[in-house]
Amino acid sequence: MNHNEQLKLENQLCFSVYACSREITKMYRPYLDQLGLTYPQYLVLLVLWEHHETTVKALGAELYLDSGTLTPLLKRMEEAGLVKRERSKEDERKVMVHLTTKGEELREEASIIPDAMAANSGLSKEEFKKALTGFQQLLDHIHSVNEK
Amino acid sequence: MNHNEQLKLENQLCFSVYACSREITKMYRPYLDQLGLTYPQYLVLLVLWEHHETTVKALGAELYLDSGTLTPLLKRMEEAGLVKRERSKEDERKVMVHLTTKGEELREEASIIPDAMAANSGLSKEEFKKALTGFQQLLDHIHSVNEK
DNA sequence: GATATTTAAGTTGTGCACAATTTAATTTTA
DNA sequence: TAAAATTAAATTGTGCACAACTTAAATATC
Repeated sequence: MNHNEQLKLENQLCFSVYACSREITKMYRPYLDQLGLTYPQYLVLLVLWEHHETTVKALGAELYLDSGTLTPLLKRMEEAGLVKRERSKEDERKVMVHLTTKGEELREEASIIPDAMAANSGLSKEEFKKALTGFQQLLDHIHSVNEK
Repeated sequence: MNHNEQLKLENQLCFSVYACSREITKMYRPYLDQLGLTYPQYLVLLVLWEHHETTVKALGAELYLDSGTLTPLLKRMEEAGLVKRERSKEDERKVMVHLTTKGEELREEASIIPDAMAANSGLSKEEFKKALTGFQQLLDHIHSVNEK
């Protein structure tokens, strides 16, 4: 591929991933609107439904987000009564984040989302799994390149 | 997969795409910083390097963005001397966007980016092409689902 | 040919992302 | 153990994204 072809939008992997990510988020929106959640807030809940309690730091490591993004986001979620934030007694640099009853209960309502989204994606179970694995590998690789 | 497994972060295709998109953008950043561009601004230039002149509407159709995003973005690019915006004489609802000499000249400097990024991605030529095709199909599909 | 509808861009307001900096607590090391 | 370095969150400022709305021009319909 020559330089001219390489600079065409249609040949950019970066763009197809970027556009795909935003279209996927749009696909979630009607479902998340019903729960009063944004997409990043939903991701935070996915982590908390699994671990129940975590720190801002650990949450950031899972979601590839920093405190600059998470602090205001978690404040909004606390405002909405979904999570509780409190300074750790053992290490006062850390802030513990855990679910409230309301946040815990949303799990039940959210449980239908994955099936609905998988169906909307138009991918078979095998394609879905293959795409997931491919992405996680690419993510790992690029993340390690970026760390350097 | 049961509901419990389905709600784990590690099984979300949406998350791996979302995180991948942001990590890819980070990979571009040092290169784009040198050109004084943000990632979406780079995408606008990719379109303009190909078409030279377009409208806000057409640009939005290519990039899946609306005027709410593009108008301020294009104003910043105009401020930076990269593009020129002017109302169409034939149809005064439309705003034509075209490159300035400076915007045109950036193409040369940007021409090294695709090779550098492809190398950083760690994908072979075949893997890259396969991933690109897979994504474009997924993007098309989800976009058409979202339209309804 | 006047009125209604549609279209294109811009505006307003909210919520991420993220770089850069600040503050405060903990750990290291001299 | 006092000083230096590191760590965790929070803060500040900029730039997207996008929903909802406004404005103005063009097209359709009556």
